[in-house]
Order: sequence, then C-alpha cells, then structure tokens
Amino acid sequence: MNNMMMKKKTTQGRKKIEIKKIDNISNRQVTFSKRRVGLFKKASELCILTGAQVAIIVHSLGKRVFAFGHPNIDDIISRYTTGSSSSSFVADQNTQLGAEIQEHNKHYAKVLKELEIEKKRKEIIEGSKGVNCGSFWWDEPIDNMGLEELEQYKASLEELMKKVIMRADDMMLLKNSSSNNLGFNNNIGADINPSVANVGCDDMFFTSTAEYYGNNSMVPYNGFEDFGNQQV
Amino acid sequence: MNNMMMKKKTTQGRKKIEIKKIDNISNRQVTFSKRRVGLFKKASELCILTGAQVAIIVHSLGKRVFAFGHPNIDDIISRYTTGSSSSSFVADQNTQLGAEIQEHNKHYAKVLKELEIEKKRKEIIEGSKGVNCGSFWWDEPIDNMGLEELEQYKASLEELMKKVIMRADDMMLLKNSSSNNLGFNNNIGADINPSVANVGCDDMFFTSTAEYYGNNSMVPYNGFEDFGNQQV
DNA sequence: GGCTATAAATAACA
DNA sequence: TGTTATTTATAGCC
Repeated sequence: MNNMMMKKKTTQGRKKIEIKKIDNISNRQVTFSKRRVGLFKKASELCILTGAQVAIIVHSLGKRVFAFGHPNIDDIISRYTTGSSSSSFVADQNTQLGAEIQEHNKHYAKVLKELEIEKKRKEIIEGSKGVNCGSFWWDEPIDNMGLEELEQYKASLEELMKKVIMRADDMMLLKNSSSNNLGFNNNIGADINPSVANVGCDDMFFTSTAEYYGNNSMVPYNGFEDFGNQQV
Repeated sequence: MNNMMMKKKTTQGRKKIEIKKIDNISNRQVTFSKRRVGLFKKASELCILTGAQVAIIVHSLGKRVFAFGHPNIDDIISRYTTGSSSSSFVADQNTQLGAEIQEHNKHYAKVLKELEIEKKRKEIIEGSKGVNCGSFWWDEPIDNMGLEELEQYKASLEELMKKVIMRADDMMLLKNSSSNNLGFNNNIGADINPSVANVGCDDMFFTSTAEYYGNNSMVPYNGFEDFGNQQV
C-alpha cells in the first residue's frame, strides 16, 4: 500500500554538533559560508523588524572580509567609535605603567573636549565664509588653546607610548629567557585595497549613547540574507 | 485514561511572521531583545566553529548600543576601517611591533607637518579679522585635512598603544601563569552625547568587502560566553 | 524571565 | 550548489 513512496531517504539530516573549532578544512569553509549568510540574514531581519541599526564585520580565517550594515555601516561604526572613547585604557593600578595609563586617561577626556571645540570652530568658520567677518569668540587669545592642548597631549601620548613599548620590551626579554611556547602563526599583513560598495538609506532619528563591554572573546550572533561578499 | 493530562496546551507555538517593521512597541522591544541575543549567539558560534573574527554593533531604536567582538571588537573595526591587518601583531612581537611603530613614525612626520599648516592657518585667520572675508585657500574642502589627519593619527596612535598595552598585559599574564587565558582589558565606555539624525527609507543594506593578507592569529577558543549588553 | 508548538537554520550528503 | 532530516531559534503567552 505504501510501496510507491520509498523514494528519498537520501540524507540522515542535520546532526547535532559541538560548538568547537571544526578541524576539517573544507567542512569549516562550508560552515563558514553558510553560517555567515545566516548571520547576515538574521541581522537584516532584526533591522527590519525592530528598526535597529546593525553593523557586522566578519574576517574569515582566510583573507576575506565581509561586512553588513544597515542603514549604513560607516555611520554605525563611526558612532560606536566616537561614543566609546577608544583611547582610554583599563590599567592595572598596581603597576607604575598602570598609574601612567590612568593619568593618561584622565588627561584624555579633557583634551578630547578641546578637540571637539576645535572642530566646532572649524565648522563655524567654514560655514561663515564671507559673512561673519568681524571678530568672534573664537578669535580670542584662547583660540589656539585647543590646538596647543592637542599638541601637548600628542607629546604626552608619545611619551607614554615610549614607556609602554619599553615596558613591553622588558617583558619580552623576560618571557623569551624563561619559557617559550605560545606559537601563533605569523604572517605579515600586507595591505589591502578595501573596496567598498554601498547602497543605503536611513530610516530613523537617532540619538545614542553607547556602552560596551566587549573586548576579547565573546561571541555573538548572526543574521540575514545575502549581501555582499566576495573578495576584492 | 488520558484524562489526567490535558494540562498543557498553553501556547499555540511559534507563528510565522512577515519580515516587516513590528508596529506594536512592546512586542518590538521583546523581539529586539530576543533576536539580539540570538544574533550574538550565532556570531559566537561562527567564531568558534570557523575561527572567524566577528564584530557586531547594534543600535536599538532607543538609545542603546550593544556590541560584540571576537577576539577584539576594536581591532576588527580598525582593520576594517584601515584595511590593514593588525592582529598579526600577535605573531611575532618583535617584528610586528617594530613594523607598526615604524609605520607610525613614518606617518607621524606627515601629520606633524599638517599640524604646522594648521597652526599657520590659525594665525592667518586671526590676523585677518574683518578683512579677508572672501573664500581662501583654507576654505577648500581640504581645509579640515590637517585637523582630520591629526585626529586620525591620534586614533591610530591610540590603537597602537592599546595593542602594545594589551601585549604587555598578555606577557604579564604569561609570565605570571603558564596557561593561556583571555583577559586583556581595554574598553571603556565613556559617554558623550552623540546626536545623530538620519532620515531615509526602509530596507537597504550595505555591503562591502575587503581583502587583506595574512591570517589572523587564532585565538584559543575557550568557549565563549555571553557577554553583556546594557544601556547607558 | 519561562513555556511550548512551530518556523527556520543548517549538518550531512549527493 | 541543492536536498532533507533534524536541531535551533522564537512568536505568542503567562
């Protein structure tokens, strides 16, 4: 009675897998491709359903970079970058280096503010070509403060960096002389030509303040349909 | 016989929905929360399974920003932005670090020059109050170049510093404990008040691809966990 | 924040 | 790549 339908039992279907690195290379690549598409699709749906703005950057183990963004990846990244003062560092208070870094962080906020003011002045100046030719508040003697501050900060930053580097070198020596393991691959990054193609509109008014946590390891999720991908 | 179990038919289960903006606000928020978690989880799995590096930034319709990154969101963004590989830094400390520093020094000369120009402009502007009200060479689009370059340099310097610091911390840990780990630090959430306004349409996405050489360091995947999220 | 029943994503194959 | 059997993600509720 049911003999006419022994057609396809072709596959055994999806199997449960453990979330750990896939050793088989081709398998890994296939999984990467499929899941990347899935991730982008999910992201896309999230955007459409909730009006959220999402930016995703994926670097494959190989040499490719895939990106997704709605409504515009650059704006999102920019907003993130701006909002999260990236030049503050979490320091280990117990070390001298940590103390210096803290000092730096402190100063950074101040300088960043100056920089903003400086930028605003620029805007005003540009936006007033041939018009407000009188003297303005930004023409006060204090005028160069922002720039000078900035320069000062720059110098300080350089100094700090030098120390950090020296410190790193010290530790490097320390490490090399004692134990040695931790071999990661080494491959030099040459540069690239990121080529960007973009299409997009925006769809919301936004004001945001950001907060992060992230830093190393963590894992997030995936999203929507296809968007770009390819290599350049 | 089967009368004792007509208990649970509590829900009718998942229903198919159309991918379009959810009008009901509370529904939208719930969906946002659930799907954001799902997205991050997917991303996490992608990272673990394939060794990919993923960064995600999500701005809710409200004012919140959620970010995910493995192994480090800032590096990934930075790499995307600059198109250069920064994680090979992990590979060979000496070479890589040295190269980066050199690169920065190289760039530094250029930026310093810009800074000088910037200062000169300031002088000119100040010294020409109420006079040269027309448009001048510094009113060109290139006008902000100096400042922007400087800012760019600053960012880049910060990035380098961060890496150096992380590297230092890494070595510190390495020295203190022999096993691997994953706890560097960085990441500060400062706030500011970025106020952005976008207007536009509805569902467009952005895709971009880039390519770079070298492969990133494989970070030990110890499982991931969930990471945070919250508002500010 | 939990629970199900169902829609979707996807691992193993071809 | 495309197909299918299953595993997952989740929409609708509490």
